[in-house]
Amino acid sequence: MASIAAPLKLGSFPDDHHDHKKCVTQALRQADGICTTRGVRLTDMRRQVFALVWQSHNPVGAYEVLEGLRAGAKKVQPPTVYRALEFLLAQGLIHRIESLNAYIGCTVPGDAHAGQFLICRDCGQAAELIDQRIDAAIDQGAKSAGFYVEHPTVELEGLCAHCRSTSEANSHYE
Amino acid sequence: MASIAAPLKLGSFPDDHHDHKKCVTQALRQADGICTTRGVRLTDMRRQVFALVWQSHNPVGAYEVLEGLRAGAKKVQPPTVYRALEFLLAQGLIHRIESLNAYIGCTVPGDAHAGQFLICRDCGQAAELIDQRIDAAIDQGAKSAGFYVEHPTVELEGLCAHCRSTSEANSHYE
DNA sequence: TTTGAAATGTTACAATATAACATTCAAGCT
DNA sequence: AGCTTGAATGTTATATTGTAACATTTCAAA
Repeated sequence: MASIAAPLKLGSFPDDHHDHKKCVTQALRQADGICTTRGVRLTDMRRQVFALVWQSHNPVGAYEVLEGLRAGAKKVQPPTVYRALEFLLAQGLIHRIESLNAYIGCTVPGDAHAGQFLICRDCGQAAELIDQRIDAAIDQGAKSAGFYVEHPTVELEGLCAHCRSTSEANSHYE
Repeated sequence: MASIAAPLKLGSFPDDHHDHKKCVTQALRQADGICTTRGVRLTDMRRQVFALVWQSHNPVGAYEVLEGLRAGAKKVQPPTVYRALEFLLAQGLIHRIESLNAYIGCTVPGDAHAGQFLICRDCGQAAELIDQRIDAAIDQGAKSAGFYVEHPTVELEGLCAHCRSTSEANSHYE
């Protein structure tokens, strides 16, 4: 049988065939590998936070993560969550969505890259994109202003293909 | 005499010749004109908030604006500031910098456009950019994912030309 | 097995933002 | 001028997001 692609392709939103359990499992495995290789510790707490961020393809707030941890019969405080998030960000295992004050799992960990995101205002899901042309255009635009970009933030809010075609979110003419 | 360009060019940071007073005056005049044309009211409060956002070319936080207002012997509360900011945003007279939770005057008001920003991590100033190639690349990238972009956020943190060439911020090899 | 650095726990608080309801203001009408 | 009405602002209270500072625990290297 043709295997179901558990890891989402770049720039795509999960569809009906998406096996999220598998998706998370794979992300965890990758994270483990990366941390081992780098000699950094993916502790139990960090792993839990990572799993909670990966609970869906929607960006997740820090306090949502906190609640998730607390549901597990622990009494965790905000700093614990923020420290774990900070670690995961530093390792490139998750990204922060600035426009939402929220976090989302990286679909291409291990690769140094600036995340670009498509964020659907209807279903709330976000898809990561790595578009060379966008990067190139940004570099060029900045360069001609004599500006040296270190940390680009590209977050594109709108409607995903699915939400465009279905539903009442579509009350606009085009 | 050759007039000093008070309004900053797109993508440029103020230099030694920048006459900020003139810059603000011009912004206020433009804002007045736009609001008049549209039949919306640039009240005194909104004007003050606008001026405070324009006090520099650094993005300004809502609570900084609040302090600015309070310095003027008023006892203003947060909602007042946020409402004024909301109005100015709706009219496209200012932009919000998501990655800083801060606001900055729009250098091209009246024009419907998605702001793109160069944000210097050293001097803290931000310059607006309207780069067609970036827009085009974004549209294309989104389109090939079947995504319809309504509200793009492009915020490029790094070093401006001036801070790159001068100073200790330059403790990296390139 | 010590021991020192890293990780987490804990307390308290800072910074950013909004809900809900009251009051004031300003423009059009009579 | 005096009404009327919707917009704007005032006011109180609280929600949400994030961090500083110090205590304790854990884990791996010596």
